[in-house]
Amino acid sequence: MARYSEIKKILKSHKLRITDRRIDVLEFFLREKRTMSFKDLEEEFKDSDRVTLYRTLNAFTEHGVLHKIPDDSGFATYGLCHDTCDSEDHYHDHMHFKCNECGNIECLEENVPVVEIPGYQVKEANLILKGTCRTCVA
Amino acid sequence: MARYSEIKKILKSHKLRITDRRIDVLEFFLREKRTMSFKDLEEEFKDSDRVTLYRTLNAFTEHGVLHKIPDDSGFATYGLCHDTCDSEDHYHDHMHFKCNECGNIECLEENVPVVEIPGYQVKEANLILKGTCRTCVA
DNA sequence: TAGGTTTACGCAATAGAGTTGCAAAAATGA
DNA sequence: TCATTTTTGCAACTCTATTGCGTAAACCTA
Repeated sequence: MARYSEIKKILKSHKLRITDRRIDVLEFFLREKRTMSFKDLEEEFKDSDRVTLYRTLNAFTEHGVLHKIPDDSGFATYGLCHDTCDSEDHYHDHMHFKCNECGNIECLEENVPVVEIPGYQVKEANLILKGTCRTCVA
Repeated sequence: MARYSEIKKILKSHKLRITDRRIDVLEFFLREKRTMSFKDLEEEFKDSDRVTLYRTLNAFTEHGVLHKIPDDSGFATYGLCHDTCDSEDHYHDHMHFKCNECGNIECLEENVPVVEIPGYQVKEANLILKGTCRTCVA
């Protein structure tokens, strides 16, 4: 598991209190290195309370540890933010790929191409691609 | 209102039965020329049944009349599809702008820049921009 | 490191979006 | 017009997520 001191540092730098639950959840994200639906987390933390899990995810999202990935399925999915996010500056230009076969959502490394619209202030950009992922194509 | 014959033609070409509800809803979208949340529609069609409204929107979405705009708020928003969409071929590369001030979602005319990922089949692309819209900036 | 303050946790209850089943009504096609 | 298929409207329900509140844990300061 990612070193306890490291996880603690991440929580502190995002102005979050250090609790057992938060350590567990953050460690899980760091270890799995993939996006996670609420279901995934509920399954991993069976013994934990659902409400606490929701509150943990909300706190992480508000403080720039995780980002919520918009999805028309109505199931929230979460991914780790870039290192540059913190509780004040929480800018996203993530690109995500959702596989229609397996349902997994991946964070892609590339940034979203910059789009300028006259008269508008663009603060955040989310590109969601859908189709069939590498694993399911094969 | 958009001519009855025109609305009828649109429904027919998308293989949808012509009913009073569908005519009303489609006419509303054509007249307003903007995206609409379920709430907007519920308000416009107060006397109508919620379930029917949901089913109408689902039918329109499945047959390529409307597209559902993913949004992390958990509130579905719908917009008219391009003319090229039909019940078989329902490809989207819409670009949307959501204003953090007024909450409105606009469909932008430009298409999403094409993104290729080696090993993946990309079938749909949704770019969601967030910030402050022209009206709220002023 | 003790004591006071703030924040998180866990439980129960609640809110709200969206769906399902079913019988009656309407649309379609011959 | 008649038979078939689809839609509508009502009630009940499912499921995700939130709120209230008392207790427990974390934090801060002296």
